[in-house]
Order: sequence, then C-alpha cells, then structure tokens
Amino acid sequence: MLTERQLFILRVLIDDYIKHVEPVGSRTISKREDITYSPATIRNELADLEDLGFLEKTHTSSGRIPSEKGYRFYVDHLLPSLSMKESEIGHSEFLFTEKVQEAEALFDQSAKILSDLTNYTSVVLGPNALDMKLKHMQIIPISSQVAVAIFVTNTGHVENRQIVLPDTIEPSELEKLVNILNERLAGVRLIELNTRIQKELSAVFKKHLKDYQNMGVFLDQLLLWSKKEKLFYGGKTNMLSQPEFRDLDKVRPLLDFLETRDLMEKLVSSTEKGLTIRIGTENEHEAMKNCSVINASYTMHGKHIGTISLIGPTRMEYQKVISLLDSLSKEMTNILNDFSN
Amino acid sequence: MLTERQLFILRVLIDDYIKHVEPVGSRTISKREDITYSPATIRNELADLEDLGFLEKTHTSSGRIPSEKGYRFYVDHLLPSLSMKESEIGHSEFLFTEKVQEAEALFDQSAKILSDLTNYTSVVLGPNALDMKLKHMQIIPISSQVAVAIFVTNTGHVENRQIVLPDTIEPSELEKLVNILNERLAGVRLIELNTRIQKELSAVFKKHLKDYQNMGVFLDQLLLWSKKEKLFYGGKTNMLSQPEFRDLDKVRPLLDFLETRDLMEKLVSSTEKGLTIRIGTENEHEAMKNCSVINASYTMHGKHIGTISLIGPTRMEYQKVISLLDSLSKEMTNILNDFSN
DNA sequence: ATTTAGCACTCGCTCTTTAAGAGTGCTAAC
DNA sequence: GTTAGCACTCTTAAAGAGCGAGTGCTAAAT
Repeated sequence: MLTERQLFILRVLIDDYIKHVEPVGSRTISKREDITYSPATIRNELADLEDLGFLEKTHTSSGRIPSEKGYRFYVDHLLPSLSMKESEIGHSEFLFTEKVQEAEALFDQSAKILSDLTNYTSVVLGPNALDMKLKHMQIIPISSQVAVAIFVTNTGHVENRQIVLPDTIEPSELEKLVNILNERLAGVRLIELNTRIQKELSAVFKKHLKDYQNMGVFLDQLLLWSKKEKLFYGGKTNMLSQPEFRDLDKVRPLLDFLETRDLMEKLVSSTEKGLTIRIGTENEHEAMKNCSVINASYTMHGKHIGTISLIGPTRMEYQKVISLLDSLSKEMTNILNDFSN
Repeated sequence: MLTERQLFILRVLIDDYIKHVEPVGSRTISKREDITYSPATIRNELADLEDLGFLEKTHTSSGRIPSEKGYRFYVDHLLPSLSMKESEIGHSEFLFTEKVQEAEALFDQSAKILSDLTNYTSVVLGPNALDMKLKHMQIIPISSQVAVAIFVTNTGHVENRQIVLPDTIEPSELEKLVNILNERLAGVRLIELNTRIQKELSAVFKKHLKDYQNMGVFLDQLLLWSKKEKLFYGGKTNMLSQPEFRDLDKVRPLLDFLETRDLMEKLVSSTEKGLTIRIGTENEHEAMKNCSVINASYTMHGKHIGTISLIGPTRMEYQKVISLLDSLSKEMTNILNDFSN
C-alpha cells in the first residue's frame, strides 16, 4: 500500500510530466508551495515509487517519468473523480455548425471538434448500418443483367449494391419477390434478413414464386453483407505536434496505423457502454505502445451503437480529455435521439 | 539555345540527382563511361547551365541540383519520348485482385497499386455522380415529416439524401410528382435536372399537380446538389520516406494538405484529357512547392470523367512514373468501359 | 579556340573536447 | 524520520579541428 505522501508525490509528478513532457526531479517537486519536504526526502520516496514500478528513469541520473503502470494507477486512483469534474464544468456547449441534419455530419463534426479541442487524433466509429431496421427495399434494373438493390433503413440510411440478375428470372417474378420482402420483412434488422428468410419465408416463396430453386443463390448475393461501419477522422496529423513523436521513425508507424482500416476498427470498437481507457501496450499493437486510447460510447434509445475515440500519447491530459469525451459523447447521444423524433 | 553537350550534361545530372538525391559534382559526371570530358570542362558547362537558370547550388562550393526550370526542361525536352517508351513496355499488367466489380473498388485499388509501385502518394478523383444520367428516382417516407430521396444513375450509382416533407403535400401528389419525374427526366444528367424542370416541366406540373406553388421550394430542396466527386487515396504516408521530407516541419504542411479535401480536389482536378505535369510552384500552393503532381485522365465512352494522380517530390522518377500512369489510366478506362457492356 | 591540369579556397560534416547543468544516491548529522 | 552535503553520472550545447567534396580561376596543352 502506498502512503498518503507517496500518493501525493506520484500525482504531482505525473501532473507535472503531463504538462511539461520532461523528466521530473526531486527539486522541481519540492519547490511546489504545497510540498513541505526537502528534495532529499522526496528523492527517497521517488526511489521507492520506482522500485514499485510506478516510475522510470530515462538514464541513471535523470529525473523520473511515469511508467505505464504509473499512468494506469494515476487514471484509476489519482484522477479527481469524474462526477465532481462534470458538475464543475456543467454542460459544455460544443460548436456544431448550424443544426446538424444528418448523422454523418454529426459524426464528422464531432471528430473534428474533439481533435481541435485536444490536439490529439480522434475517430468516430459510426453505427453499423446493418443493425438498422429495414424500412423499404427495391431492385432497379440498370441493364438486362445488372440491377441495383437498395435498402432504406428506419434511420433514413440507404444501403445499395449492384447485383447480377440471373438469366432465368422474369421481371414479374422479381417484382413479386420485392413485394414479399417488403411486406414481410419491414422492421427486421438488415443483418438478420437472410436468416429470417430462410427460417420463415421459404414456404411463402414456394407458394408465390415459380423458380424458387434458382432464387437461392440470387438471394444470397442480394443479402450478403460485409461490415459497414464508417470511420470519421479528426486531426489525423496532430500526432506530429506531440513532442514524443518529434522523430519521423516514431510517427511513421503511427500514421500508418491510422490509415489501416482494419486495425483502427479493432482499436476503436468497444462493446462496453461508457468510457474505456487503454494505456500503451494495453492496446496490444506495437505501433500503439506509446499511445493511449480513450473510447466513449454513444447510444440510441439506450443501446450502444458506436464510439467516439481519442488517440494521443500515453502522456495525455487525461483529466481534461475524459470530461470532454464524456460530455461530447452524451451530446452526440442527445442529438442522435432528437433525430428520431 | 543549348548545345548538344549541354543538353547531354543536363540530362545526366538530373538523372543522377533523381537517383541519388545528392548534389551532383563535375567529377561524378566525368566518371561516367559515356563522358569524355574532364571535370574542368564540365565545370564550365555547369556554370553556364546555372547562369541559364537550369541548375542551382545548395551552397557556394556544393555540387549542382536541378532548379524548377531545370525539371520543367527535363520533362519537356529531355525525357525519352513517351510513344517509344510505351511500345517498349507493351501493355503492363496490373494486379487487380480478382475482377473488380464496382467502380469504387477499381478506383481504390488503382490508387493503392500506383502508390505501391512508385512509393509516392496517389489519388484517384472519382467521376462526378452528378454528371451521370438519371435512371430512376424514388422518394421513400421515413416518418411523417422526413423522407429519403433516391436517385439511381445509368451507371448504377446511387445518390440519396434526406428531405423534409412539406406539411401540405399529400402522398398521392408525391407519387404523381415522382412518376412525372421518372417519365420525363430519365436520361437527363442529375446536375441538369433542376434547370430542365424549370424550362420544360412547369406546364406539366401545373396541369397535374394541385399545389404547384408550394412545390417549388420542395423541388429545390430535392435537387440542390453539392459536389460529389469522391477521392481515393493510396500511400498517404509515403511522403515520409522521401529524403527531402525527412524533416517533420517539412512534411507536416504536406500531410495537412493531403487531408484537406477542398485543396486536394482542386489540385487533382483537370479538365484536360491525357497527362498533365505540374512541377513545384506550378501547383500554386505553398505546401506543394517542393512537389510535383502528375494527373492522368481516364475516360468513359471517350469522355473525360476523372483523374488518377501521383504526388511526389519535384525530384520524381518522371520517366518511370509517366509511363506507369499512362498505362494505368488506360487500363482503368478499359475496365470502366467493360462495365457498361 | 577548346580543353585540361593545377591550385587555392569554401562549405558542410563529423568527431572531439570542454564545460555547464540537472539530477541521483549515499552518508552522516540533525 | 528528515535533511544537508557531496561525489558521481549523464545529457546537452558550444567550440574547434580536420577531412572531403566541390568550386572558380589561371595558365598551359592540344
């Protein structure tokens, strides 16, 4: 267990390091008004904190910097509790340009606002369109062989894809098919359409459609979804202004990481409601080992549908950033839910 | 007028600089097998070429590097003529993963291929969907006030937007409107829909629609387009591996530029068919002053519909890159036109 | 009239050296 | 338990030396 004094010193040191990005020595700490001990005493405490793994040295006679464990402890135990902070700030107002009309604009602007406010990189993971419910679908022929299938969701989102029409199918049959789908499957989530058809509609199809056999392949083509979350970025190049990444060889992997959709999706996805903080190697990717990632989820009708995230150096201004992210995600949730009224 | 020897020396020097990215001195040039003159002679020529503005020195006693004017001359007069090069290479085969089905995939892959092959940054400017012709449109109500308008083009592209329904409009009227539009405006380019309506359809509307007065605003809302070209990137971070941008303060503006949609659109747009090369300040933007941009247009049914571009340092491997870009843009044109059969 | 050898001179780089400064750990005294 | 004092370590910046690549100019050679 850490003593009160150790906790205090640890917090002061990390605060200072976050602010100045330079190893902190005993003298610096002792100079603070609220510190009554001499540098020597503090040196002893620092040595202990280092033994415990909360601090590190960059070289034998340098000041200390927080270790990953140090940051983790700081975030978990030394941050002024969120609820307090929140009430202090009140509801922050974010500067959305005019009233945003479409969800995409909201996400895009949120990412931009967040990165502007923090000077870190931010990413919004949009909702998976496939989780939305079918409002209406349609198949529009482009040529004799190719058609466009369109799915409109209850949220007003439009999914579309080109499909190849089987030679055998007749226009009237196609129309029938579309009608059946619209009648029976309105309100079903896109992702579930295919299984629902197989479970419940084969009988109906057999009854109304001539060539049900060949339809199978066509339906599969029609309803084979690939993942469809969209990513919205803000401040992609902000990393370059972080002192710890002043070195090209250090930023390169980072920027490459940001450009790799798969990795980013994984990094930013989170099934949990609320706020998640991952520090350094907790992100489980080499390129992110000196970064922290904070994910905040936004919801619709109480259900988690996406996240807004901030990526910065492990030395992040956690306090500021957490309350920002917290209120912005709430604001997003509010606006989103206003849409559906 | 430059003498033969000057031309030769200029070309050798620029070739060498492009290859090694280091100021080239008289000794280096004289060591080449096909050079019979002594360093001293070459020094004299170099001094002349410098006076003429084709070369520069980084400091008083350094070797020479090409000036912007030098590159321009090199590209215009010293490059082995394209037609020759082409026949040498024959039709290069590009490695598109399986047969690309949709135009978007083609653009995306083209950009990736090009940046992989060159180690520069590439951008494809997609066709403006608004130049495509209306195949079919539809309005699908989401709630009592909001609807989604969908426009399918002859190329199978889908444009959609949310619109606010006027209180006054009746569902049957809406249906009539959509029918009229589909009957009368199929084949018209999206961008022209609005003017066509005003010129030709006001009579029809007056005849068939009850509340033609209020319809005006609604139509404007429905048909107010904003630019819709899409950009596809490849190798966004490749700039970081160019020796001339080894410096963070040099790359930062560049990367920022790449992230700014407006600027990129302008940079990469070109109305000309064929290949355009812009060197350094010819790009008319501070951030691009040390870059060259090569735009190649791809066409559909003989009409220029978009460009594929390469952005690299002014010291680019022009020869390689030009023939690459040339054949890739042709390949794109081919594949695109295959789509429409 | 070209071309070339020779030479003095200029920069930019790299390597050392030096000195200053910040910080530590340890010991001994308070 | 706390602190003053001190030797020691390591980083950083500045200054200087030496090298190498390159130039421009002059005078001799072709």
